[in-house]
Amino acid sequence: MRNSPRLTLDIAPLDLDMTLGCGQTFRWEREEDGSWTGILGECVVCLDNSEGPLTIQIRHGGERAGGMVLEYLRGGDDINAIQAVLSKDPVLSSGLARFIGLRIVKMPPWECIVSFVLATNSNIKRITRMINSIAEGYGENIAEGMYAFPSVEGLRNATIEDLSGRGLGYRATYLHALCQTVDESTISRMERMAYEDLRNELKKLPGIGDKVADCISLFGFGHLGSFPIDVWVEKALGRLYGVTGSYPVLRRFATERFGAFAGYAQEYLFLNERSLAPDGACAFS
DNA sequence: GCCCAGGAGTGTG
DNA sequence: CACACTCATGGG
Repeated sequence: MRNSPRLTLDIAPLDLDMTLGCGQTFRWEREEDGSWTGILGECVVCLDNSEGPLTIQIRHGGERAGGMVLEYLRGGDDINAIQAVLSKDPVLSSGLARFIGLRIVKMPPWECIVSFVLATNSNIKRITRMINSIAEGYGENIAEGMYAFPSVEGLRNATIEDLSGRGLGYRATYLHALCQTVDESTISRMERMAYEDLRNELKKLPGIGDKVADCISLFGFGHLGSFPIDVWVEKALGRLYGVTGSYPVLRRFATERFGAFAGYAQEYLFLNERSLAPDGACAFS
């Protein structure tokens, strides 16, 4: 794309493959040259830091894309300081170096809510297909083949039948109910809430239980103390810490053990455990 | 064909 | 509180 405006941002350390490809966000696409193309609001950007600094090629949307990338990648997080805190845990300390450059993302809240409601009992490849399908069906066409994530209002008119036709399975019912329950003011009110209150509020919504509420708190609202527990993290806690039990039990353990940066600890444990799987869906073991 | 997937909702003991 | 069961469907 000739003459696309470029920006450079100082975000380091940053590993785009881990950060954008690990399953905390679902719409980024890795190009042949190792760059990553994605959609932020109504901007289309291509990120590349293979030469050193992070360059942002703005394919659509203008200069504001720079600030959106900075927020999305949580450029303000001091990763080294966070790892220094977590390294006091003897189990984590030896393996943290492997995950330098992994950054927790800060997705737009509504996109994050929908994404993780759809993510229940599914897999990353299918989640990606589901999300891209509803974007094509209900999102604004902002560039050739690129669709913005649909707004609450944009999705509200979708029938359960059409959502089912997009491969959502029984999640179509959840998403439909969710769109009738939530509006933009609900979201903006949630952005002002403390983590525990937000979590309780999210769990009142259809299709959101303990795990999804914690994913949304972490990846959509930026609460780094949140610790989502899926099957991989549950395995990791049992294998590495000898801890088993219900969600509340495991969550309490993690909160006391990992503190304010439990979300980062969770992502390290998640990626490490998943990379041990026989059919290793993880490309960076 | 089988088992699994970044689980939630509901009913029962 | 803990389980057990169901939900719909693509991926490996």
